[in-house]
Amino acid sequence: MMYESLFNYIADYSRSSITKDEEDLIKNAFRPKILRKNQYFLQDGDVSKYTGFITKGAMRQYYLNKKGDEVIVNLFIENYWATDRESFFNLKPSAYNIDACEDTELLIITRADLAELMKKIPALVEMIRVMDDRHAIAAQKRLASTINNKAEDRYEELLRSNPQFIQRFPQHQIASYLGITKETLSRLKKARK
Amino acid sequence: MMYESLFNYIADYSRSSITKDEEDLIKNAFRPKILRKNQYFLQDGDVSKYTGFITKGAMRQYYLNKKGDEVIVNLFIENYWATDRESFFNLKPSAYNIDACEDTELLIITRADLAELMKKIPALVEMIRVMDDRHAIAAQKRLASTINNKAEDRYEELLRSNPQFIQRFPQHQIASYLGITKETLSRLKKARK
DNA sequence: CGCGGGTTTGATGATGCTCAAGCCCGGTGG
DNA sequence: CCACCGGGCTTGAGCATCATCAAACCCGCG
Repeated sequence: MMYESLFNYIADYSRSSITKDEEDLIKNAFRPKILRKNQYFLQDGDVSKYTGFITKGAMRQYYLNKKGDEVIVNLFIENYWATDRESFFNLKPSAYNIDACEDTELLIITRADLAELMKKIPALVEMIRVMDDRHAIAAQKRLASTINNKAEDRYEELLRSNPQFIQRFPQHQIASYLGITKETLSRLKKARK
Repeated sequence: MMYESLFNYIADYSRSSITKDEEDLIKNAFRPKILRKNQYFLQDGDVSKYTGFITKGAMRQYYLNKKGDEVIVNLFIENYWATDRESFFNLKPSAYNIDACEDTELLIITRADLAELMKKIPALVEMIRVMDDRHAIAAQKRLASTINNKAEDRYEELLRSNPQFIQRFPQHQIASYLGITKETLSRLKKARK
């Protein structure tokens, strides 16, 4: 069932296994949430009360720029955490929207409940440390890549690092995520090979 | 003396004060390191054994791209931590160089010693959590800004967020940090006002 | 005085954006 | 079953932004 993938994720990231008791604690603290395609998980202006672990589906995080078009900052699929970190930790209104690109299943928890749980389950603390670490490294790389590589290189990179994304998200969303227009991505794919 | 600024930093980030005993533990664990201008703190290929808290001076983190020119990924001044995170946490060779842009004073500590210290000083754990949090948020914003704004906007943004940088680093390094060429930055400054 | 790093200026070209139009295709209702 | 609609993708022409390369300039310092 859906908690299994969360248990596996924790074990993987914390490099330690969790006990049956801990599993029960987790089941009590995280609750399932189902979102239909196109349904919001977080809306611009609301506080990101929950962080959600995706067990099935796909989501995107975006904001509207001054011209009013969507700028996608993150794409999420199974085994990703969906939240606006700034809003979630500081409990302040978010500038982002997060919605479901497919029918999606999540396990959600509030900041307070997560803090409680971390006191009881050391593996969770370690998991978050490792996540933060990898996240920081990935962010550094994505930034460097955005600055130094041209559109085509970044697309190739995404093909290598996240081929699933290309399958599951429409091309204009991939383009936005890469920081280019849909027209450029279209031409670029044509030019390859 | 130099430890004061580290104590203040910890108190600030952990939103709690530290005891005299904890201060002593910190003094024993972190040791001072002096770097002359242009001296390396970390060289490409070496493991980033230490993380360093800067009490005085300025540093930069960069790598060499295929064409062989320096690409600056981070600039550091007082109250910043200098390290290659990926190398420091995983103890693997770094792809980056970090060197001093001025005569610089640091307080350095190894990963193992830091881990020990964190077991004894809860405020350190909290400090790191808050640092990671702010870091992730800042990285998100810097990425969004790089993707969506043009060179001039990004320069203005830096002027607002880190005016000290503009004073202390030569213009061609600022340009590299912003992801533009020195020529573009030069022209852009001329065009403003 | 002259060297050298940093900065500026100019000319040219590549990359990717904008706007507008057309196309493809799956779904819906007549 | 077909016609139409709409979303997503493609194509084209023109343009803005920025990189590149080369040369000159500026200024502090030996």
